[in-house]
Amino acid sequence: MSTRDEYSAAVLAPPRARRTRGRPRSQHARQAILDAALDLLERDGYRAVTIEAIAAQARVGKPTIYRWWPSKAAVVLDAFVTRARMQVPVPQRGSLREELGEFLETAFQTLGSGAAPIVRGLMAEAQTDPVFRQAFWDIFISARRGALAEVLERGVQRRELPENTDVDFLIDAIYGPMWYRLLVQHAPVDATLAHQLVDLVTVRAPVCP
Amino acid sequence: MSTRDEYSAAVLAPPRARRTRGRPRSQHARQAILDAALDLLERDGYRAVTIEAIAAQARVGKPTIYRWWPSKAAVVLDAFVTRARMQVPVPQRGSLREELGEFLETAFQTLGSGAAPIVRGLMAEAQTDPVFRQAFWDIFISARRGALAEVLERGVQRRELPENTDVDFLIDAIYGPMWYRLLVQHAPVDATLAHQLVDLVTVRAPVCP
Amino acid sequence: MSTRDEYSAAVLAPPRARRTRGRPRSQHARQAILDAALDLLERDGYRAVTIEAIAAQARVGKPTIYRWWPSKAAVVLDAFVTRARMQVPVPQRGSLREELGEFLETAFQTLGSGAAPIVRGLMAEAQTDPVFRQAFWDIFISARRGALAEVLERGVQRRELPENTDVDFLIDAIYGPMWYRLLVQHAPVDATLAHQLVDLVTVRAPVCP
Amino acid sequence: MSTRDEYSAAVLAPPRARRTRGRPRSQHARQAILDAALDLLERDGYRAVTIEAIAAQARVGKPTIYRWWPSKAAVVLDAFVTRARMQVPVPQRGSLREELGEFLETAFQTLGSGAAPIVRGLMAEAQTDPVFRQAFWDIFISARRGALAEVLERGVQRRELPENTDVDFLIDAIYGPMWYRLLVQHAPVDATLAHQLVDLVTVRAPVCP
DNA sequence: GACTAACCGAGACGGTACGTCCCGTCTTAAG
DNA sequence: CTTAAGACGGGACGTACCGTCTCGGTTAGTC
Repeated sequence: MSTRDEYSAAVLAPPRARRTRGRPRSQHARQAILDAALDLLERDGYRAVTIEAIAAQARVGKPTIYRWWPSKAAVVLDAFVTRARMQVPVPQRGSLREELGEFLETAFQTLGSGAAPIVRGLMAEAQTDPVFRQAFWDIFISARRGALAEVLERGVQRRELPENTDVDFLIDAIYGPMWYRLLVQHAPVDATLAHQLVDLVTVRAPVCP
Repeated sequence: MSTRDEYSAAVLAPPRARRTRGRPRSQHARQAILDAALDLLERDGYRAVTIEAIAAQARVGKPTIYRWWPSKAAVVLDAFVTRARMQVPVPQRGSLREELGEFLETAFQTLGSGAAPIVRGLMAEAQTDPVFRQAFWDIFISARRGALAEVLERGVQRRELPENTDVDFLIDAIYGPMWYRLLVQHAPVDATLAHQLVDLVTVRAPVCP
Repeated sequence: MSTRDEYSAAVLAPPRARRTRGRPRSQHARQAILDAALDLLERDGYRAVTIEAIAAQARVGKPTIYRWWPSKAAVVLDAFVTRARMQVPVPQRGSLREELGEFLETAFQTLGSGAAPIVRGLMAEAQTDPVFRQAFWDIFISARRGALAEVLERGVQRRELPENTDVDFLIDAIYGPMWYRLLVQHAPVDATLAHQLVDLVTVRAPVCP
Repeated sequence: MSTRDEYSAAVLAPPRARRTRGRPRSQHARQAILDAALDLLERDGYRAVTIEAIAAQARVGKPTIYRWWPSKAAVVLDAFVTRARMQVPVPQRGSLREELGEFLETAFQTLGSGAAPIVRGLMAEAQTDPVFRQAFWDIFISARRGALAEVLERGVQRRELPENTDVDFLIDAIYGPMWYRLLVQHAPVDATLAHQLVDLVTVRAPVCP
C-alpha cells in the first residue's frame, strides 16, 4: 500500500515568506485554531463556523487567524486535511475491479463518518471564492484525482482497460456521481454506488472479446 | 418534441394564502425584483447578490421581497427559472444514442451561455440552506432528472439498454460528471463530454452481442 | 539673556537603570524614532502618529520604543522638546511692558511656525493619560511658567506690578487665553493678542496713583 | 433671569434629512444611548467610553449609533448637553461686578460637580477630530461665549466698561484661565478664581478716575 | 361612495460577523 | 544586553447585510 501526501500546507497559507528573524509562529495557536474549527463544524454545522467563533473558541485573536489563512474556508480545509492526515491510500490487490472497489469503498466510508458535511461546505465555498477554489483543488481534489488515476493507470497497464482510455474522463465519471449524490443528497454514497461505478467503468465493450 | 414545465412557483414561496380582498400583488414589483436579481448576478457575480442590493436596484422595499420569497437563493432560482422559461425539451429521434446526444448537447450549450455561474451559485446555496435545497430539487434538479429519465426509459423500451437497467443510477452517471466539472471547473462541459457520456452509458457489455 | 533648559529626559522615561555591561543604547535608533515622530506629525497630523507607524518609519522594533518611552505622547514630547532645543529665553529690556511683550511675541511666533498642532495634540493626550500629564507639566508647562514668572517677578521688584501681586494667577491670566485660542481655534494667537495681554496685566488700578 | 438655549441638536447629528416616509426614529433607542454614554462616563471615565460599550449598555446595535452620530465624542457631547438641559442663565443684578461674579461662580460650580472630566474629554477630542471641533463650538463653546458676552455688553452699556472694550478678547481673558486650569489641573477652578477674574477685567485704569 | 384589507416604498431597528488597525507584550536570532 | 523583526492575545473600530418592524400612502374589491 503506497500513499499520496503532497498537499503541502504551504499552498493554503503562504502569506509571508518565513523570515529567520522575529518571533516564530506559535504552533500552539495554530493547532488551537484548527481544533476549534473542526469542533465548531461538528457541533453546530458549517453555518456556525465563523472567524469570530473560531477565535473565541481557540482563545486567539482574530488577526492571528487572518495572518495565516485568507478565509474561513481555508481554515476549515486546513483543519480537515490536517486531522484526516489525508493519506489517500492506494490499494494493491492484483485486479482493477478489486483495487477500484476497495479504493471507492474506503473513500465512501470516510464520507459517511462525518466528513460529508465538511466537504459539502468546502465545495460550496469554492463556488463563491475563486482563491479558495484554487486551494481546494490543490490540496484536496487533485490529491484524490491523483490516487484514483494511479489505480486506473495500473488497470490500463494490466490491459484491464483499453490502451487509449481517457483516464481523466474516467475519473470524472467516478467522482462525478459521488459528488452529485453528496451535494444533492437524493441517494446515498455507499458501497452499492461503489460497485455500480466499478461496473460502469470496467464492464465495457473493449473488454468484451 | 415534448416539454417538461412543472416548476410551479408555488413550491418556491407560498408564504401566505391569496386573499381575495385587498390590494393584489404588484406584478411590476415582482418582475423588477427578478430582473434586478439576474442583472446583479450577471454584472457582479453571485457574491454581489444580496437582498439589500436587489431591493435597491429594483426600487422596492426589502419586506416586499421577504413577503414573497424565503431567501436570496429562492429569488435567484425563481428569476433563473422564469427567464429561461425552463423548458427541458426531450428530443424524439429514434435511437437512444442520438436522442441522448442531442439532449446533452442542448443542455451543455445552455450552461455555456451564462447559466453556469448561476447554477453553481444555486448549488452552493443548497449546501447551507436545507429549505432551499428542497426547493432546488423540486424546481430545478428533479425536472431535469425527469427529462433524462424519459430519454433513458425509451432506450430501455427499445432494448437499447438492458431491461434491468438502474435508470436512477445512470442519471447520476450522466449528471454527476457534468456537475463535477461545473463546480470544480477543471475541464469544460461541452460536446466532447456529451459524447463521452453517451458512449459511457450505451457502449457496454450487455449490448455487445 | 538667560536660558531655562531643565527638561531632563529622565522625567519622561527612566524605565530601567543604565547597566554598564552589555550593548549600549543605540543613539541612532533614538534619533530615528524622534525624527520619525516629528515627520509623521508634520506630514499627516497627530492622528497618524502611532507607535506602529513610528517604528515602521524609523525602521526600528516596537519594543525598542517601549523600552525607552512609556507612551506615544512621551515620544512626541521628547521629539518636540529635543528639536526645539526648548530654550525659553527670558528677555532683559528694562521695563515689564517691553520684556513681557517681547517674551509673548517670541512665544506666539514659535506657535505659529508649526508648533501649534503639536502642542494641541500633547495637551489633548494629557487629558486621557495622567502619567503623561505629569510629564507634560514637568517638561513643558512648568518651564514656560517659570520663565514667565521670572519676567513678572522682575516687574514686581521694579514696582511695575503691586507688591502683593498673585504671580501664579497672572500667569494663568496670560497663558490661559493663549491656550484657549490655541485649542478652540476661534481667533489667532498673534502679536495683537500679546499686546492685549500686556495691557491686561499692566494697565491696572494698582499702578494708577 | 434669561436663558440661552439655541444649541439645536441638529448641529450634532443631521446625517439625513427627516423623511416623512419610513419607520420613524426610535426615541427610546436615542435616550438609551445617551443615558449609557453618561453612565459609562461617570462610572469608568472617558477612556472607557467606546461605541461598543455604549451599544452594549444601551442594548442597541452599533449601526444605530453610527446612523445618528458621527463619532463617540458627538454622542458624549449630545448626552452632556441634553442632560444638563444646558441653559446658560444670565443673571440680572444691577452691576457688572455682581453679575459677572455670579455668572462665573455658577459656571465654576457646575464644573466642580462632575462636569470637569467630561468637558476635558470633549476638548481633547476636539483636538484630533475637526468635524467634532466644529460641533463642539456650535453647541457648547459659542453658547457660553454668548452668555458671557451678554453680561459684558451690559457692563459696557452701563459704562462700567469702556465704550471701546474688545468684548471678544475679554471673553478669552475670562474663559482662557478657566480652561487652562481645567486642562492643566495645576490649580482649582473655584470661587477665588472667579473673583480674581472679575477684578482682572473690571478694576482697570479706565474706570479709575 | 365609503370602508377596509392587503399591498406598496421607505427606512430604522437589534443584531452578527466582517476584516482592519493598533495596542502593549512576547520570543526569537543577530550584533 | 540591546537590537530589528515580527507574531501574539486582545479590544475597538466602522461597515455590510441580515431579517423584522413600523410608518404613511396606494389600490382594489366589498359593503
